[in-house]
Amino acid sequence: MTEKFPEIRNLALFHDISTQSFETLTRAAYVQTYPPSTELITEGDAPDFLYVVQAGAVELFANWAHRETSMWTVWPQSTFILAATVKNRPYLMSGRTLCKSRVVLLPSADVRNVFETDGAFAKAIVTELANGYRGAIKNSKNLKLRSSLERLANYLLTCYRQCDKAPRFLLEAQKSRLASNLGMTPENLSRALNGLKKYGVAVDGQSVELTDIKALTDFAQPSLLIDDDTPFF
Amino acid sequence: MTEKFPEIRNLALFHDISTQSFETLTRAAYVQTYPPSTELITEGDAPDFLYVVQAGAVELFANWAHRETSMWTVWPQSTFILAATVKNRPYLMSGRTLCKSRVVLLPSADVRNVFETDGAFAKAIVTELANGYRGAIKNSKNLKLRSSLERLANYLLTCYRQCDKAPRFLLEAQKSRLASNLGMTPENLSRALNGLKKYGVAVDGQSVELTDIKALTDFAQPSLLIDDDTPFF
DNA sequence: CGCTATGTTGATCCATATCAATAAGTGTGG
DNA sequence: CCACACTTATTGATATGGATCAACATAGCG
Repeated sequence: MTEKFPEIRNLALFHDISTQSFETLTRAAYVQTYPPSTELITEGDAPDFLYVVQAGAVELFANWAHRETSMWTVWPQSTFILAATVKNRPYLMSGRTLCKSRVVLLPSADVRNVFETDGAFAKAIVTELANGYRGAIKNSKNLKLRSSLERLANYLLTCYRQCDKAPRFLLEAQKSRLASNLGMTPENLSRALNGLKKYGVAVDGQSVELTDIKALTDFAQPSLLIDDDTPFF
Repeated sequence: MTEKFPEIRNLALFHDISTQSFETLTRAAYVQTYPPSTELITEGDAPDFLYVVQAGAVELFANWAHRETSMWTVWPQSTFILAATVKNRPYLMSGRTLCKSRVVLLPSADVRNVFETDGAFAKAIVTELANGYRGAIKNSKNLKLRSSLERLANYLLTCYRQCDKAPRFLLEAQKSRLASNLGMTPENLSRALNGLKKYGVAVDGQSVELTDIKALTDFAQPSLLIDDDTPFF
């Protein structure tokens, strides 16, 4: 039979599960397209759905005491808030669309059911969670061990590596959001970009050019044990 | 037959797995008692073992560029570095005994084998990883959204809740390590404890007394979405 | 007892936040 | 096509949280 949602069938999370499991998961699922700046989930809410971003982008952020910080951005063909879903615990982060986005919503009760019955699904979830967990640890290390200038330098080098080492690339997002992701203010980001000029960082609008990778690398001291394979964006 | 390691059999991670799986896991496992300040694992190393702390305590910490930060402490009847083990990726943290400690070492290859074949084990791993993941997210929020004074105040309130709301309790560990866990220097912790006097925090050595829970709570604004059920220690 | 660890206090410095003003886009409607 | 508003980024001035360096105190401990 033809399965619904063939696009997400190929995600690592769903690739190896049985047809029946996939059927169960997607039976009550639906696809929705949201305009920009739509809040999809709010921290503290019960996890009604597991989300899969198919197109667009979703920013995960958190609030406390009238402060807000951006945690990271989910790009297409990734899920988010898997941990809350399987544990059936409140979301720890809120999520809003950055641009018009198409999203699949899978009822979390179904996710937990299939998780209980389909070993392949449990295994895929382990992989996904372990990756996320390690990413979160790396993020804490980044925050605790580095200054904001060092975090920025390493972020730029991560982008550089992501672009197949092209010395020129575009910043993926608004600078204010980048600043929040890196744990600094927009003003500080602006000054920090200037401060990296001496290591061959030239910025013009969204465009970044790294003219002295060696100098920047010497300064940034990137580490496989901190710098994620994927940047925030 | 009598199983080896009956103590760890009751851990959530091993409780529901088959006898055969448990046998496989523990066949090549061994128990070791280490003196204080022994480095058990070093970040960057391949994950040869999954560790279970049976007695004592193990501090997980991380280094970068000659800096060091304490991430958290593992207390008895818990495992550590599960994510590295199942993903077969390098440890992201180092671990050292804080005091004389008894530790079980389970060869990670066996852990991954059983994970592949025993669905109950995969499910238990999911629970463990999801908890750890959410804890790490909370940690990042704590660091990014709060000042060091606020982190300390919330830490004290977490201890208070852990002690069944006894207004008097002992700090679990060396203050310098507490400071590192909270992302601050020992000097700053010392001053911060003084700064909390006005909210009824009285410290004498390791002993803490909270004389005005309401004032401290008003200041700290604890949140279920940040403050873990378990403190670092 | 000293000796060494650990914690405290004081003085100072620095990174980063905050507040305020300006500039540079970006889109809208006339 | 331009004027205008509105958002976002930059720059400057200043404030402050927290780090650093140094001296001293205290507490375990051999």
